[in-house]
Amino acid sequence: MLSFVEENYLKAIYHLSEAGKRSVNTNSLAEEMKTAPASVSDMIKRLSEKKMVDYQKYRGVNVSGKGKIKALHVIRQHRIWKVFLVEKLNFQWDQLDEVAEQLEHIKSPLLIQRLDEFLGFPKFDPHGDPIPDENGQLIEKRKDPITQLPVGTAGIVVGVNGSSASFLKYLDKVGISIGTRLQIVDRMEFDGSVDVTIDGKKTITISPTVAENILLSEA
Amino acid sequence: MLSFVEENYLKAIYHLSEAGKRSVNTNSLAEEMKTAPASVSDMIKRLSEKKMVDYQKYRGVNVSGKGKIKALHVIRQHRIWKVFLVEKLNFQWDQLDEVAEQLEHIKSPLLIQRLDEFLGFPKFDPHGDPIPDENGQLIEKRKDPITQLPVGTAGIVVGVNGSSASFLKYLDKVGISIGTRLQIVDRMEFDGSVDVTIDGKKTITISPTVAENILLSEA
DNA sequence: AATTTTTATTAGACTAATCTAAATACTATA
DNA sequence: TATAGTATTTAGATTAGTCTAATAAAAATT
Ligand SMILES: [Mn+2]
Ligand SMILES: [Mn+2]
Ligand SMILES: [Mn+2]
Ligand SMILES: [Mn+2]
Repeated sequence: MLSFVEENYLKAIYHLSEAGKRSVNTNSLAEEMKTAPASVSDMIKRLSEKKMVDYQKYRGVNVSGKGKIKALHVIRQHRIWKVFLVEKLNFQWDQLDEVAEQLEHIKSPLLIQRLDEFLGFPKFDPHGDPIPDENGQLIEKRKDPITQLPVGTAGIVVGVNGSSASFLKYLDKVGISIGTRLQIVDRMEFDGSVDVTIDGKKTITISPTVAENILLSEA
Repeated sequence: MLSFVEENYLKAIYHLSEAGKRSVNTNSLAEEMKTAPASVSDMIKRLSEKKMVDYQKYRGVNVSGKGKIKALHVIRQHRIWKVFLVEKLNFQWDQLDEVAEQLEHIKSPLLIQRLDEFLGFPKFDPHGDPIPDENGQLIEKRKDPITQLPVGTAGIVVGVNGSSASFLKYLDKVGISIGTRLQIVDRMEFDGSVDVTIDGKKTITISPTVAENILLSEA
């Protein structure tokens, strides 16, 4: 059984390696975990002994087969808890992570199974990220920033880049959240501002920066 | 901030001291915590330095003012989570504690406040134990085993003694759970068996042992 | 190709939480 | 009230996870 700390490292390695595609160097992991590089070296050695990561000194680290499954398991729990916090307890987006970081480590297969059921087997979390199934399978869905879609396109908001409190507050104010349907009705040539219709009702103009950070998925 | 382990010790001291009424000796605490007495001595010293317990060597330990509030805070979270597990996720009574022991340590005042609200501000947990409020205030309610109540009495099931799986299964089968209304309609002199009416509907006979372990509170 | 800079690992120390074994204090009983 | 027995504390070790400082390897620059 892995400790909370080991689970957090494994998750960080998984994310930094972009789902296992490339290996992760010690310093970036140290930055991510907010620890000293020396601590990372120690921990990698331990995870390596437990066959959770593939590691060669000075060559970087990556999740092993076992480690990837474990990481996806933690990610699954993290995202399911987020759905719960938003859907049932009305949490704001910026209050989610602190709590989900703790809840993701609760050890009880029954708990997460029942919670998943209680929430109606959600496929995406409130940030639009896909929830792995019990076996670690991910349904990947195309997510494009509004800036990269042509005028006329309609889609569902499935995520946002970044999570600054002020940005999220702005989205709340104009009535955009995960699940909102947006249609791109115009794009201004001179600065890239975009007119979008929200849920078929009102139309607003968003700045290019905002457009760049809202992710749509084919409706 | 206290660690999980410190919180568990504090809760155990609170319980074993019967809410702070008498001091607790090292061995009983060691038994409760399933650790060596030496480990208990170490931990007590630490909690004492943090002013969470009152302690004099060889004289036993008890919760301090601060410690009692902290213990009640953890107990509050434990019991609120139990309500959630039973009411929302349909957990069985015997599956509760393992998970609630973990969930009670999640650090987020907002989480427990919202959860409490989501559950409709419950006053008792599924075992019939009262839930302390945010300030650690407890509403104590008389709980009497059926054996000690006269024929004619009606009341709500607010708890059970013990929690053997087979006993709980029996209660499920006959349709008795927390919140069920029972009326005592007869008591057999020769063996103490009791006839009770369940929720005003059917009447069944329960053995003296069962009667002894079901706790009623004035309706 | 040699040198400098960056990155990563080891050395050694610290705290929390645990253990076993040894020492000490309290309690009960003769 | 001395002694035996029990309860409790201390001594000393261990493991997880962390740190700083020192060393070593790899990469980048001259
Ligand atoms: Mn976490
Ligand atoms: Mn010690
Ligand atoms: Mn606990
Ligand atoms: Mn080391």
